[in-house]
Amino acid sequence: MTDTLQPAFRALADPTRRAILHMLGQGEMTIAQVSDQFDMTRAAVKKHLTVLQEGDLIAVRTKGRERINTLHVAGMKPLTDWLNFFDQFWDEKLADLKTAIENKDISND
Amino acid sequence: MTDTLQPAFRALADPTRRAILHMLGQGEMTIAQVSDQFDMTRAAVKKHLTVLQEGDLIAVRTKGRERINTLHVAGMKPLTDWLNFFDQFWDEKLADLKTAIENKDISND
DNA sequence: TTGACGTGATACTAAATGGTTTCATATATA
DNA sequence: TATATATGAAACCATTTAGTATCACGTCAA
Repeated sequence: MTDTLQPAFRALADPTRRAILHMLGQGEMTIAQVSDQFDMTRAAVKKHLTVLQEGDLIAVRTKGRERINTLHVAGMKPLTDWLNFFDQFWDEKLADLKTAIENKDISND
Repeated sequence: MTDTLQPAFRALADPTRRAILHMLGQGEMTIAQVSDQFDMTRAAVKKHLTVLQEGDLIAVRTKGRERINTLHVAGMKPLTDWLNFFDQFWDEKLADLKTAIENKDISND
């Protein structure tokens, strides 16, 4: 069982990359446009974009000499799914209460 | 603006730690019990537990010489919140379609 | 065609990360 | 009390990571 969501979780572990995702929410951007927003070299930003791509969180297409990065929302679903698994543990006592209520057997058949 | 959810995202970036969280869903465990499940030293597992605690994803209480680790579901909320922000980008075209439909003005007043 | 521009790619560095081993300390238990 | 158990903590190591600088390459425009 290869951990298929490892690249995505890894991608989110860096604040710069999370910021990039937020930016791409505003619309697609070239590498140069993204790196204009950060106090680091374009090469560093490009590495971050590569990691985001590996995590399937952004889509990249080439347009002439430009490389356009787009938010890939679908790639986040595995992450939310993984997190939502833990919803069942949201206050076990509350769940017990719910069970108790259901067991009151209102019998609406 | 300090990145308050950095420790949590960092904690999730390691597969061992994600596995530990799943285990703790089954119930609370001591450090020894957790490390029994992995092919690494207890010291290594303890480090992972520390990172999880820093991410506010587990709660720890001491019982005699034992240290009991519990899943802390509440700590995951900031993460799901962050991810849910991107729900608004789920297929922009679909949103456009929705707008178009609404603009048909079915006028049910 | 000649630059200028946007990017790709490599080599390098410092720091963080995930692991180990070893030893100390506190708590049960015989 | 003596011993086994559960953990804490520090020193160490290899690898990964996030950043840099540098140079090569394709594309656009004058």
